[in-house]
Amino acid sequence: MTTRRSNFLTEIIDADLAAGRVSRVATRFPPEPNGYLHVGHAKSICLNFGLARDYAGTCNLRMDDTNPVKEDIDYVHAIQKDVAWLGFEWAGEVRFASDYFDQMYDAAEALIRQGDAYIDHQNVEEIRLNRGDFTRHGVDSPHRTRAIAENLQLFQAMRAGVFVDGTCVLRAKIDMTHPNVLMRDPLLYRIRHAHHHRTGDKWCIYPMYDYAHPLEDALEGITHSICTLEFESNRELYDWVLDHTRHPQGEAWNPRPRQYEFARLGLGYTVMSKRKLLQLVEDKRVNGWDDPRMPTIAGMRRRGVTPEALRDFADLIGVAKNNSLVDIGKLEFCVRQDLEKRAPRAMAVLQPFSLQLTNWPLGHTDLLEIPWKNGEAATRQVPFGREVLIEREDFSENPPADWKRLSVGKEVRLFGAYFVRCTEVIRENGEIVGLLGTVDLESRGGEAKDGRQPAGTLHWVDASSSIDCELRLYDRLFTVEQPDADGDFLPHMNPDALQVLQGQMEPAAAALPPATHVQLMRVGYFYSDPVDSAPGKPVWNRVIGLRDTWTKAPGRTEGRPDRRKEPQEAKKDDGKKDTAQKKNRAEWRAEKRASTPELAAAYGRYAALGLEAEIADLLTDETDIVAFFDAALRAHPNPGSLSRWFLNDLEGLRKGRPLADIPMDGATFGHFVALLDGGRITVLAGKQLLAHLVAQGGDPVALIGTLGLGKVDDHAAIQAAVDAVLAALPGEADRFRAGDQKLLGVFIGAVLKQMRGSADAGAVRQILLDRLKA
RNA sequence: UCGGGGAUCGUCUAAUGGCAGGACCGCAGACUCUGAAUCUGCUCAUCUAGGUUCGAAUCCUAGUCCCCGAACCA
Repeated sequence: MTTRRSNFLTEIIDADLAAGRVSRVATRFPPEPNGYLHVGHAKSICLNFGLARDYAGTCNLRMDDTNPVKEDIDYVHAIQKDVAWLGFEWAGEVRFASDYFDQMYDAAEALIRQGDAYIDHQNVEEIRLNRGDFTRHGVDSPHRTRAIAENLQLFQAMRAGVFVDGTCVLRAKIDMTHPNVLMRDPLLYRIRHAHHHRTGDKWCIYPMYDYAHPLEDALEGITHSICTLEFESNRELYDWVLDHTRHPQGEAWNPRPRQYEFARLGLGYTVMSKRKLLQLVEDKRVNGWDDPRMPTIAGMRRRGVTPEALRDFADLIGVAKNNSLVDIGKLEFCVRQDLEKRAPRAMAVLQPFSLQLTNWPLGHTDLLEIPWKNGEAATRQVPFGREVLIEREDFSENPPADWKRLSVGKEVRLFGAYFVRCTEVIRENGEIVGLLGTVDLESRGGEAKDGRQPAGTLHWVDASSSIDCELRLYDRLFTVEQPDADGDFLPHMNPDALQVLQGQMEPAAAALPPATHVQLMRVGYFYSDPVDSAPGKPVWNRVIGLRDTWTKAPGRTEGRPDRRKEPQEAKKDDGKKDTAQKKNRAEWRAEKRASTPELAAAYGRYAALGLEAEIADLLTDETDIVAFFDAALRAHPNPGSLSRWFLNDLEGLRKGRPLADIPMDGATFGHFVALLDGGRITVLAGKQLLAHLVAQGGDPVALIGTLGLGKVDDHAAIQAAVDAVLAALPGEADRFRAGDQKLLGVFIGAVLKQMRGSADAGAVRQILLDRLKA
């Protein structure tokens, strides 16, 4: 893969590296060992390990085993196997969250000593009730003010096992009225008298994810802790934990890990939650975690999907923050693309159908040498005799006009063998049970002496030597694209997701060992089942069918729904205002003004200055905006341009930061706008200058000189720049003259860039148009 | 209802104020000892409405829609 993958995470890493926030990249893949990994995890694995590889960093494999009642050692082994199979190598040994239980405990005691955590004896219901919800604040626990010494003693008692499960918990002391519910005194530790797959019975208290995870990352020196979108709200708590704990040696965490979230993989026609996959396994609706119908890595591996295909798929779908539902056809594309390159070709018929060649010498068998793959040297022997078996659906009694296969009187080529012609159908009770035909004995190897070309080529096997084989055909596990969209997903299971056929295979292919890929010609890519195949009794899994542009199969699950949106219906505004509607922002501000005389006065003042109501409204959002704007007005009494630059540019640049935090005061802003109104600098230069003022402050007039932003009115200088740009872009100039108007922007941009924003865009545009006319 | 995210071809994803690009799918054709592969071409998108700007997917304002969050799960 030579393409450099880039996404919002690589941008963050690039910036971190450039700014020196980190000096190396350390990621981790942290599964909970409570189930098998699926293709969604594969995306995460490729991301985390891929980032580590691309930046010459490291990626740890860490089992997030903080809940002993759900986790199991068997899963640990399966996970390791899957990650390794995907082709990734983790740094050092496999890590376990449980390796850090001692440090986590110590950090918790430190939290208590700092007064940042307490033991709560409320029960589950009380805690839930007192946490409040989205509409109500929480209320403090009665135990929130317990003395530090008592908290410490209770926590030690918790650890010592004096309490039964559920007696009490350790909670962080944050804020029960916090708008983020996760920050309302989150639980840090709970009591669980349970056997842990690794620490055995050493512990009877276990840390919660939100407390454990940041510490695991920090202890391992992770720089970029990448997780899925549903953890966005948890990030605030992640940061709180790292802000309130220190390295065992006593320093603040360095590097300080940061959490970033990306969209998990949603894939059509399957389910991806571990809970649902576990249910399929436990209810025996599939044959285990590695059932080839499952979206698990183990299932896909057994089906015959390769690690390369899975990695290609991860690259193909990219990484972003959009909730997305990926078309399963993309996975199928990657699988086909990979297998097309690697799979040797062989022949088998799914539904054998007899063709007797009446002019073939009785008892004679011809051994043909056919290459395993076109253009490659290796061959295998393929017997050919008087009776061959072809695919039932390759014969039609009443073929359509463009039929390229067999029908009565028509000639086809049997791949790598002979031309045959069907002369007659054999019927039993009116049903066609076989065919009679003739062979062109001169066409051995598939070429006729006279050079004639039949319309089609079929796959086939020799009836007397072919081997019985079991062919397992897989289809999508569910019949609808989003089985878990609403309600129960089980009714949507595809009963035909597994179809078992008894077919006939050419001997050389049937002798291939288990875990071998082949393309069964004209049928699909197959993989000899690594578990159920036995010598002399081959079992083949169809990994994926060949792309089929011939058979349109209406009603099959292949159909892809068009998810095109209905054109949005224009909302009818019948003038009747819904009184239950929530307040919009303007109404909210109006209310605030009504209760703040200072804002109301400013609003009146601004309106009197001739500002539009909407502008005056926005400027009176907060009192510090008013103060800032008033100062600017005193420095430069032009409300119109002042308000435009404030609202359209400064508001974007400060990105929600309080005005007090930016190193530019209102008067300076006024002086800045005066520069623009006075024609000292251009709009483009103004934007650069403002960005500088917001970031670093300074004196606008002096900065014009330092940054070289002074406006150039010299017509000749602009003309020279225009000519230089046009000379550098001759092709574009021609295209523009040919009518491609969009390119004018490219020219203007290039000239402006060359003149570092010092030329007026309007003037540049005019000169450009003049020049291009010539 | 509160907080946090998100909205670009049918799907996934780029464009960081300057030519809306790529891939999948689909369609058409060429080629073919696989109706495969390969090759060529084509169809198809910036949530809406205002504003700023020479120029807006990108900046501002207002709205709409979608997702996540109220386990002693992760």
